[in-house]
Amino acid sequence: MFNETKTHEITVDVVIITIKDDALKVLLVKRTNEPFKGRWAIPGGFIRLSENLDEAALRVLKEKTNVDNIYLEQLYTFGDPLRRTDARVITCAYFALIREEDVDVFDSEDVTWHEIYNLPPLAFDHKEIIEYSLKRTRERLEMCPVAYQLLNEKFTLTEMQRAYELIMNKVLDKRNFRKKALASKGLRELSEYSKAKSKRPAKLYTFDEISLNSKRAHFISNKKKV
Amino acid sequence: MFNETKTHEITVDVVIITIKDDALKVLLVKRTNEPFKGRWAIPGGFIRLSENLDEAALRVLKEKTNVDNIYLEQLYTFGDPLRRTDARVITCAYFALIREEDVDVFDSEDVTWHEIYNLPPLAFDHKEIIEYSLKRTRERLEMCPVAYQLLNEKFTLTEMQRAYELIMNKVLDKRNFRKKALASKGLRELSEYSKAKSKRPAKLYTFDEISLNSKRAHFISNKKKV
DNA sequence: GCAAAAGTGTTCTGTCTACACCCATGT
DNA sequence: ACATGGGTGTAGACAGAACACTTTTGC
Repeated sequence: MFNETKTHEITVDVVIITIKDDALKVLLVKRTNEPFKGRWAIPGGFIRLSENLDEAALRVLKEKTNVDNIYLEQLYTFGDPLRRTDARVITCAYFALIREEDVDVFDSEDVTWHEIYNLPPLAFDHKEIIEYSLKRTRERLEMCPVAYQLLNEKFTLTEMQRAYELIMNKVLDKRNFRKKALASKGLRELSEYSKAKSKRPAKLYTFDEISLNSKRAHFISNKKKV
Repeated sequence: MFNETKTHEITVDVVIITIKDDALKVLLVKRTNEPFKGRWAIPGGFIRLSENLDEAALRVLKEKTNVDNIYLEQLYTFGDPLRRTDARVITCAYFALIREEDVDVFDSEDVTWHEIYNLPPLAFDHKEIIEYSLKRTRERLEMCPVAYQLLNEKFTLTEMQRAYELIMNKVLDKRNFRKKALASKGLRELSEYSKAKSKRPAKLYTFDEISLNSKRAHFISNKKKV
């Protein structure tokens, strides 16, 4: 089927996840070339010889969103010979959790956010890759409060709970959630309150600790932490 | 440093773990070429264009051990440009848990077992890869009783406990261990007993369930299960 | 005063930990 | 009869799940 002497190509693909308009979304790009021309796909690119895999993933991420303060983790490497019809391409998939407020949006007709629970038809095996990202994000969330990566720097516990609910895709009990959230290492209560209309203001919190104890998480920050 | 137009090479490396002589061991091969000629390394090989990553890992595994009833899982992909001094090689690392009794040993001066807690100097980043395999194995063990993959088909609870202790690298409480082990789904009590000398015979157990609920575990079995 | 979301505790249940003695066997 | 490992139960601590009402604000 393939010529055994032909070489493989290797790419990184990055599943970029955020919360926007009260929904969990992934950034997709519309393919401009065959195969799957016109279909939505996860952003990706070839790995340069001088960069490591994390750097390649970061570069792809930055090209699309201009963020550089993010949670980025290698997900899995997909290498089925039939995953692409045009060539033998092995892809090292990453996933990133970003704050919408940090994104320098290049949102356009060809690069835009899609609801993760309501995806359009995707190119290649990208649906599988996104589903696996979601699974992994849930696993991480059970270990440590990574969800704050999706929230603004200052957030209310209700916003945090909503992030959990969107990721876990189920409703959570408010009292139990707050008890657990307040016990998270790194969470700091501020003396500020949200200003909302027609309701009681909510206390704001922030996260100090960067040290998520997830293994092999690649976390890059240039923001000064309080 | 590297010519950006030159292509990458991609390999699979397989950390093969077993229990032998009451120690946790990995199979290493002695390198016959530069760089690191004469040093120990994890077995690996290039990925063929017609095979997927799991198949490539299985092939490497079978070349060294002739086993085909194993727990095999993709671990992580290592792609630092400096991980090899000779070329840019990205490697997709796997780890396998095998039973010593299943191995068709090619144990020789150049291919042999080494204690995982007492490794010789290794080529490239292979020490890091082995350490990560161990970490992942421990995580799996906390989720499901994968340790039976290292045991003979029929085993005593003491043997199972010993496997856990070797992997976790700490002693466990006998009563607590047995309580938890007996609650494992898939564990079946046999009506046979171990025959040992000068001590009370121990009841033998076996595992029926193959369905380890670890994600993306690639499990291949051609052995008929009872 | 009402709508809308913020905030707050207790009980129950299951799981993990620590811990010490008797039993069955071969010699 | 003794050495060797096999086998057993209970109490305390802790974590997760279920569950309903009061408070603060803007309008």
